[in-house]
Formats: sequence, C-alpha cells, structure tokens
Amino acid sequence: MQLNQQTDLALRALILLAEEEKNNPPRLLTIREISEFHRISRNHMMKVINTLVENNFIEAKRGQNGGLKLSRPSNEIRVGDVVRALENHWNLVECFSPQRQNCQILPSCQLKHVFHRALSAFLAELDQCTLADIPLKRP
Amino acid sequence: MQLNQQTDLALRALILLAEEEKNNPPRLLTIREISEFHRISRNHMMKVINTLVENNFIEAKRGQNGGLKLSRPSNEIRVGDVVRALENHWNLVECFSPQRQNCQILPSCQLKHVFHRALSAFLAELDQCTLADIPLKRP
DNA sequence: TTAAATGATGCATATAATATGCATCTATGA
DNA sequence: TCATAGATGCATATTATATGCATCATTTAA
Repeated sequence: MQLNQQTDLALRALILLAEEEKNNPPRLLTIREISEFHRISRNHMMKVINTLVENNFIEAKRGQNGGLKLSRPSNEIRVGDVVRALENHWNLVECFSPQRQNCQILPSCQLKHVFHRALSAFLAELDQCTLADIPLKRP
Repeated sequence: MQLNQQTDLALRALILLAEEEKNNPPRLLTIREISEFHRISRNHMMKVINTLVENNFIEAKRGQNGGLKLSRPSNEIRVGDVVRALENHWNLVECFSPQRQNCQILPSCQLKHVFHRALSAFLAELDQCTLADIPLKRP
C-alpha cells in the first residue's frame, strides 16, 4: 500500500511554505526554489503545485517577484484534506471502483463495509493533524 | 490509494473457503474451482493461494481429491492479518522505504509519525473483523 | 506400480499506472 | 517590452503489477 509520490511532494512543499510563513516578513517561494530544495524536477513539482492551487491550499502569483504562499493559516490546512485532494482515486478494492465491478460475490459481500470503515479511520487520523502540528524541528 | 489485486483475490478466496466450512461435511476446494468461480486466471489465483498457504491461513493437500481448506476456524482469521501478509510493502510515503531515503527534510520532519498513526488506525479497524464476521448473505 | 489429479515454483511477457520531460501559453511588473 | 514566473497539454520513460507458460513435486485411486 502506498500513496502516490505527488501526495508526498505536495506535503513537502506545504511544509516548506508553512515554515516560510513564520518569517517576518514572509517571502513568496517560487516553484524553482521549492523543487531545487527538494531536488525534484521542476516540471514534476509544477504539476503538484498546480493541484494545490486548484484546491485552494496555496495562492500563486505570476510574473516578476511572483511565487507561492499558503492561502490559509497553517493551522487551518489539514493533512487529511491534502491527501484527499492529491490522491486520484480511492479504489482500495475492486468493488470500490465504478468501472470495475466484476466481483462475483459483490451484492452479498460484506467486505466493502469493513474497508470503508478502515479508510475512514485512516483519514480521520490525518484530519487530526494540520501543517501547524508538523513544524520542522530546528537544530 | 489502493491495495493490490492479490490482496483482494486472497480475501475472496478465503470468503469462499469460510462458506464451505459451514457445510456438513465440508469439502476441500481446488484452486481450479475457486478461480473459475471468481473468473480469474488459474495461474494468477495460484500465486495468491500459495501466499495464503505460506502464511498459514489455509492448508493445501496435493494429489487426487486434494484441495484447500482454512487452517483455523474462520473466527480466528483476521482480515487485518491477511492484508498484512498479502501487501508486499507499506511504504506509504518515501521515508518509510529503507531504499528510498532522499527526502531533504527527513530528520526533522514530523510527518512520518502522522502517517504511522493513520496506518495503525487503518489496520486496527481491519483487525476488528474476522472471516466469520463477513459471511455471504444468503438470498 | 503407474497415471491422473492437484498444488508449487521460476521465468517471461503484457499491461497499466506513474513519473518525467518538453514545448508553448498566459500573466505580472520592473 | 522583456524577463520572470506560473499554467497547460502532450509525449516518453520507468516501474509496478498482472498474466501466462512450462515444468516440477506430491498424493492417491485404479
């Protein structure tokens, strides 16, 4: 079981942006800065950033002196919501997918309820945590 | 986020074997029967069955009149344990993988603890459920 | 004793999902 | 008006997963 790498990168970018917000005054960070810091291809990070903008976790400003910042205070951005937005599907098992419904015991199978409960428990735990709860430890 | 198909198939096979146990006397089911019932390639189902045997969820008997049965009563086989055995890794995020440790903020990042808690919550929910708790509904 | 039935194993290939890169567009401000 | 920055769409590479094939090992009924 794994999340896709984009979810991982999104959280790393957000953690960086949350750290920047603590500075006085905070700067806008560029995609180039974030991708170089994390040693990730700029193109790849760009996709992730775009998704974060679409979902209103961060605001982007184009042009010279442009860049990115959190669109809300860090304690209002829940890890669970980020994961929900970045994962492109939640088809834990075949019967969760509207496309793939070939399971022969689908109507009478109770298993789907169990997995729904487990998934809820997983996300509920992530919802307990905001960006403000996971500051980078300073040495 | 998804489990691999083998985990799904393993559970479907186990559900069938648990149903068979209710018959008097119960028969041994063959891989061929199970794979044809679920309309899955026999080869593919065989891999799954082998893993279930290795992990002592079921017992296999070779030769004529051979087949498969649960190695324990259905109420002693927890869904969580099956999922643990079938999923080949639990690298939810990069920093969980011993091989891939490229994250620049790894030592000071708190995120891993959050994901550990979420994963525990997910599996704890599955541990609440045994094969006996998910009988096929009879019409 | 042997042949058919059954599971076990290793390797090869196909398919699908994901990651990555490239080219080009749009917006901003010095 | 040009350099800088994000936005978007498409193409390709890589990886993980699913699937198939061939062959071996074990059991037991005939």
